[in-house]
Amino acid sequence: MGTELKSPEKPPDDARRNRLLDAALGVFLRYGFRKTSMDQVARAADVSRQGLYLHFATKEDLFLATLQHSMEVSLRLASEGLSDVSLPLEERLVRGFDAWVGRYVGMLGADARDLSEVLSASGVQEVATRHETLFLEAVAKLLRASGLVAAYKSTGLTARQLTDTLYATARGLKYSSGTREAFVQGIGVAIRALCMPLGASR
Amino acid sequence: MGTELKSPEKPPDDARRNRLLDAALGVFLRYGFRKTSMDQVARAADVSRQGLYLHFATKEDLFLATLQHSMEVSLRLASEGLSDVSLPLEERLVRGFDAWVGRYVGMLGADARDLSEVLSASGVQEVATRHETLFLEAVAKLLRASGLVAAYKSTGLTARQLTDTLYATARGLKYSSGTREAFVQGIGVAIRALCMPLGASR
DNA sequence: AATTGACAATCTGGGTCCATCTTGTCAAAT
DNA sequence: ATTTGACAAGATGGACCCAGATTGTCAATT
Repeated sequence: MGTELKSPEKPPDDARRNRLLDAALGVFLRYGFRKTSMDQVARAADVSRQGLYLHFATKEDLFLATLQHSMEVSLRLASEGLSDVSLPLEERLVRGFDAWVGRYVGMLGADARDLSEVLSASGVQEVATRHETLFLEAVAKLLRASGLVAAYKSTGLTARQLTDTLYATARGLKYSSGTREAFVQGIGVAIRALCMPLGASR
Repeated sequence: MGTELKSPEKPPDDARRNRLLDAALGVFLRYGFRKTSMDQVARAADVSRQGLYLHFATKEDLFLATLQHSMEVSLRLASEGLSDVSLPLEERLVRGFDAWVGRYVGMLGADARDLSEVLSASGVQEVATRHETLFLEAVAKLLRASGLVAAYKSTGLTARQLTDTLYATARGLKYSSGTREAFVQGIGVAIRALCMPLGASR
């Protein structure tokens, strides 16, 4: 019976927490886990170093929370893009893959190779693959619902196979694209090619 | 007017040289440039260490010759696959990409990251991109000749765009496929999807 | 032509020492 | 709730040395 309204999914004190996590993401992706210091993150988030410890007990805690938060944001953005019925199919797919993969293009530094090690040394790895599965299933679902899979019926290819192919393309573009714009460009071409059987309307 | 026949492109003493280069390729890809010793390569090629110096002045010479040879072999195999008119289009494309990309899946070790550094620090880098261009143009040419580009006419996509998309897919599969077989499987799916507009004829 | 044995010059990896940075915690102040 | 200042314990990185590996070359041998 308080006077405040609380969103059950998002406690209000998450505003600051999210700011910290967003700042941390950029630093971690650029410099990796070891070469990133709490002081560096604190300055990026414009808080004191001790302010970080007020929310995260250790550096590893901060890191894992950062990745988890990043994945949740990516999945949410991707889902929103994929399910935006006001957009044509191609655009929905582009936004989905841009949110899930393109977001990180150009953000990874050379020292960021230890991220996956720290990640796999914790239980968050499973969260990552679970979110990945959710994203891929959302894409496959959209491909089915849009009638695209039916259009590929003569090939016998499943929605999951088409999805995996598109995902492989996205991963390939991620490593060869210098900028996010180039990635969007590339995945857009791939998606247009894939969606051609539905007719190049407009 | 000797009694021997000489292929003008392949001097006969290349037999031994090629054996050395093939052996060297496997070692270099697995252990990288620095962590690979001439002794290691010599043992892999079943020759003495000094036997290597009889053909290659320095370790770097051997390395660059190895990469150049490897690219030439890949390009030759890929060209043979792409131009094999006895095969259906899909199979020709699969063989092309398998020769150009799949051949190396699973062969790269964790220490092989310094290969690109040494490569870019020499003039061979240009050879690599030139061969890559030749491969991609061969693919694009096949896509045009097969009528596939025409089938995509309504999308406005060019042969080069379709080719680049397929190449991005291949690169994505390269990093996620543990084995060459898995790669061939994946690129086969992608190619079947791409070739669908020509009809899933047998 | 290729091999073995041997060689000096050089490179590499391990080890130690030590100064510096970083982490995680605390009390006092706003 | 957050900040500043401060702190000990521990991690990190650079300088240095040294043993062993590696490179590139040679002469003698098949």
